[in-house]
Order: sequence, then C-alpha cells, then structure tokens
Amino acid sequence: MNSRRASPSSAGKSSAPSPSPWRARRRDREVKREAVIRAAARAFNRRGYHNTSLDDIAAALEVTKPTVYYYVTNKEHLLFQCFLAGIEPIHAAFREVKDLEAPARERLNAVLRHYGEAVASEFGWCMVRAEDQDLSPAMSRHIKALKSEIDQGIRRLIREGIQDGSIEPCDPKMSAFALAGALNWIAHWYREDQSLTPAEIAAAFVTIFEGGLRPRSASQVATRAPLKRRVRIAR
Amino acid sequence: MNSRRASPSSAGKSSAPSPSPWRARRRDREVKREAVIRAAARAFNRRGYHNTSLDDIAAALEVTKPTVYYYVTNKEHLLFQCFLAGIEPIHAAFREVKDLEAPARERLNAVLRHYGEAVASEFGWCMVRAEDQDLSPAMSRHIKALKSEIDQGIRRLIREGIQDGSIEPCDPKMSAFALAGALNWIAHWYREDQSLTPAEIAAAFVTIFEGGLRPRSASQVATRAPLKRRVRIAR
DNA sequence: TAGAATATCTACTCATGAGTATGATCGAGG
DNA sequence: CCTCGATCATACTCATGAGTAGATATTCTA
Repeated sequence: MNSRRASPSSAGKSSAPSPSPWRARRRDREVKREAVIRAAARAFNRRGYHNTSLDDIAAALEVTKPTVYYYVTNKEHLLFQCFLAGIEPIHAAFREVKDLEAPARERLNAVLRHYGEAVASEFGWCMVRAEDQDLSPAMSRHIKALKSEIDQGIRRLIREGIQDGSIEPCDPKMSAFALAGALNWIAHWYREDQSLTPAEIAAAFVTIFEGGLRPRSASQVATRAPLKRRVRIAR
Repeated sequence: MNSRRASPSSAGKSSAPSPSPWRARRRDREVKREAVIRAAARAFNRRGYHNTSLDDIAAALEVTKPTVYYYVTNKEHLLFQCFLAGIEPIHAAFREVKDLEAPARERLNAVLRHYGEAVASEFGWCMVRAEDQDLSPAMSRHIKALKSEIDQGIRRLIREGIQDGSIEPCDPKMSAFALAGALNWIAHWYREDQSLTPAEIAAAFVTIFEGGLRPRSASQVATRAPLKRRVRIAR
C-alpha cells in the first residue's frame, strides 16, 4: 500500500527535460488518494459508515487524520468516492451490452452478472448502502440519480425482453426491484472468505431469476404432503 | 423481559378483590411503551438509526428524553424492540404454515407473502437493517440468531419443495438468499404513499419468484435483435 | 388530606468524532 | 546550503447526542 515515492529521480529522462517530476508527483498523489478510498471502503464495509471514524481509516493507513483530509475533502465525499468506484462497473456493463445483438434477456443477464459481482466487490457495501440517510441533501440527490439510472436501465431491458419474447410478460418495475434487491442484498452476507466467488454467486442468481421456483419439467410429482409431517391439528 | 414485580406486596392480598388500579396502570404503561417503540420505528425508518437522536423520538411523542428512558433502557434496546416487533409476524407465518398439508412451494409462498408484508410494515426497516453494525456484540448475536432461524426456515421449505417435486431443483442456500434479499430490499424503496399495498407487492414478488423471467409458453419468439438497435461493431 | 408510588421535566455530565490551525519534515531546484 | 512547496503530524475546537441526577408533578390509597 504505502507507495513510498517511486522517484524516478528524472536524471536525463530521454530528451524531454522537466515536467516529469510534476507528473510523477501527481501520479503519486492519485495513487495515495485511491489507497485512502479503498481503506475507507474496507472500513465502511466492516463496521458501517457511522461506526467508522476518520481516525480509524487513518490508522488503517498508518497515517493521521489530517493526512486523510489532505486527500479528501470530508467524510461524505469519501463515501461518495467509494460509491462511484462501486457503481462504475455496472455502468460499464450497460455500455458493454448496449450494442449487442442478442435477446434482451441475455443482455439483461449479462448486466445482472456484472451487477452481482460489483455488489460482492470491495466497494459493494458502499454502493448499496450509500444514499439513504446520513448524506447531505445534495449528495443524496446525486447518488439517487445515479442509482435511478441503473434501475431504469434494468426496467428497459425487461421491457425489451417482453417485446422480443425473451422475457415472460410481467411488471417491469416490480421485477426490476426484485432483481436489484436480491443482488444488492449480497452485500449484506457476502464476505471474502466465502466458498463461492462473486462470479459464481452472480451466475447462481441469474439461473434462479431465469427459471423461477416452479419446476419446468412437466412432472409435477406430489401435490400432497409427501412423507413425514403429519398434522397435529389439536394444538 | 422486564418482569415487573408481581408484587404480592405482602399485606393480606389473598382474598383482596381489587388489584384493578394496579392492573390499569400496568396496561397504561404497556400502551405507552409501545407508543415509544412505534415512534422510534417511524423515526429510524425515516432518518436511520444513527441520525435519530432520542431527543427526536421524544419530540415526536411530545415528551422529553428522560421520559423515553423511563420506558426503555437505552437506544440499542429500543432498536431491538423494533426488530422484535418486525420479525414476529414472520415467525407467526412459519408457525401458521407448519402443519399445513400442501406442497412445500405453496407453504413457502405463504411465508414469503407474510415476509414481504412484514418488511413493508412500520417495523420493516428496523427488522431488515438492525444487527449489522452499530449494535453491541451480545445484541448482535441475538439478532443474528433470530434472523438465521428465518433463513433456515426458508431453506428447509425449499429443500422440502425439491423433494416433493413442487420446486425446481436448485441450491437452497442461494435461492433463500435471493428470495430474502429481494423481499428485504422492499424496506429500502417502499413508502406508505405508494400505489401498491404491501400485500400487492408481496403477491407480485411471489409471482416473479415462481415463474422466473424465461417465458413458460413454448413460443420463444425472436432470438435475434427485433426492431431497432443496429450494431456498431467498429468501436 | 397526608403520603406513597408513578410519571415526567430541567439541567446537567461526558465521550466521541468531525474538522482545523499551525508547525515540522523532506525532497528538489537554485 | 537555502528556500520553496508538498506532505504529514501535534494538538487543538466545537457540536452533538447518549445517558443521568435530582427535582417536580400527578395519581391513587388509606
């Protein structure tokens, strides 16, 4: 983490003489800034936003609070940066899928897989839990807007799927809520040390969403209580 | 909980006829206590646990903070009470369904409907968001245990459904996470003034869970991009 | 109506944590 | 070697909010 200055020390850098130190400095600074954001994400993830002090974050980086403030303007912005880092891959997924020739259901599935992986990522917690309360009105609006984009994107894909016949007709709004909710919730239970990788989890979820609980095979075996479980009417 | 002194209070009670004032007092107290808990739930629901001070709750009840402390021991217990109030109907749903003769899928659906309604209730937020962080270790364990019971109950119903053929074979753990997640998330977006009632939302979700996104009808129309949307391969 | 529970208020304490003022340090360029 | 700017630490301020001490008010009982 602590990238001490890599200091190429210039020294006859090709012919180009001088803007290198400036550039190196700026790059260093950006690296450190990202380290701060990652440390914050990890801390928020573990203890929650309100139970994480900037002193905690600083301690995790082995620096002091003013140093943290040297890289971010305040705690709220810090959360916001974590949020952005978490949500970016989802936007990327939409872009990636945008111009694909494929039934909308498959495009939706691709987005959902990326979505699930993003939620299980280091920044998943921040992405999922930011906004609600504990944010200034302005910031809250901003985050809500970004989240809404994603919601609308999912709804659109569902509508397109219904149109092209690849998705069973349904209420796009409710379906989008159900899908996003299931995936968002991953942030509540997933921890690194899990047996499944984020990709595997996302894939499992997509399978569940696609198929539903009701058996596809016509079989439809028992419709009565099968083996054990006798009724004890008289309670 | 608070076992108030049953107060034999010595004094030849025995034949004594009228503990009525005592009883009335106790009832009053219980009513007020519940009012405190409801007020807290509403406040937590709106502004979140950490952004709600006990002064806020007191103000909502038009009393002062010490009065609130007269009815609950501290903020954490207050959240815990809200949690219990929220989770009770879910436990009730399990009990209700326990001795039913019906395919497990239908029993599961009944539970999920109650679950959804509970999450959309006044206490839904507290039930869903409690535990995580911001709770003492002991309380956290307690709440986790109660939540785990519900999770295990859902998994059990899924397993039973797979056995009796009413549910498509799947990973019970992942499926339970998906279902609970989708329903839990309702607490994040549902507000009273919605067009749909909690019952309607719960029903809609169960329909989605059951059927899945893939069309049931064999039709399977377009498998290619349908109308607009031409590819711009060259990026 | 005295006197007890019971119920509520006024006016604090005290810890925590966000954010800052100010000074030290260190590398680079002159 | 000295200065300058970038970086980081020490040591604060200040607001907030949980929880409490010690009244006071309100009933009900005797």
